[in-house]
Amino acid sequence: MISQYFCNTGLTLGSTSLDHHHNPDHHHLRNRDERKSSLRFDHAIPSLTLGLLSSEEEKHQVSNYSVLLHRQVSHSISATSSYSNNSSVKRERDGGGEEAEVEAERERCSKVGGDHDQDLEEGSAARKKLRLSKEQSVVLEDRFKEQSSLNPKQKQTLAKQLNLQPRQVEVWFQNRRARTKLKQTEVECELLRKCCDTLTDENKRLRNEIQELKALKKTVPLYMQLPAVATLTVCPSCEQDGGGGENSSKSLFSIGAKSHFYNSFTHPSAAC
DNA sequence: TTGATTTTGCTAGTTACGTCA
DNA sequence: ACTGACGTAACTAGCAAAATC
Repeated sequence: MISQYFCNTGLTLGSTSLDHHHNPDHHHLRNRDERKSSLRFDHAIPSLTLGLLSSEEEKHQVSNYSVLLHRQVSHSISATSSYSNNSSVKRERDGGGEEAEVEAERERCSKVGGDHDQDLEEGSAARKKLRLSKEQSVVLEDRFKEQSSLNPKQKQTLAKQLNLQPRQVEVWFQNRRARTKLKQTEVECELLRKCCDTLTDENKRLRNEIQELKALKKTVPLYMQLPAVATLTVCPSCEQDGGGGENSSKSLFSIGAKSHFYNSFTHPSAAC
């Protein structure tokens, strides 16, 4: 797992960028942000900057460090059932404003910077997972029933209401949508399976019918077969667009050429 | 105006934690 | 106490569209 983070090139190494890593809102922008972070975080406190990294090894070391830090912070935060220390939301366009962000950044810097050694020690621990309270789940569920997707403002508001980070709300909605889709797929799959079974049965029945008719045709003269055939009806749609004149539609063999027999006792969709 | 780049939101797939039988 | 299954929070990679340069 950690090895995945090693691809970090150390571009996100200012104090700001440490936040960038431990902020759950930024995790999936890592690669993209790396391309531009040297510009974006020019104002960062220059404790560690890209310019200081002369070798790949150094970049790896610091990158790894930031990952550990990220994990430690996530850990400590989730352990309190709230991500209250982790409030920067850069992905949220309308989420707070620059000043608040800088302020939050400062706060984080002071907290994160306080105990690096310990961070490194504990940061190696696996991530902890917050369990949403029943009340939070209920509110989220209710909201999901209303709308399965939130805009940034709504996300922010809901997060505030639930004392969660917007990212957590976002993730919850993402997972919830995925679960809904999965369930729906399962239902559709079951429906298709039943439909398939029905069609298989119908196919089997029709094949038997054909066999019987063939056998009948061999043993009985044509004129005597007609009453038996008359018990079959033609599929309405075939009857409509089957073409041919009145004479042809009444012919046993011309029906067979353009239409198929339709058993009204079975599911119509199975045949059409 | 157009093409390149960046930002944002999303999905699909995966990982890992907590719970329960 | 241990364990495997399960639900789900959190994560990653990648895509598409919109915004910006």
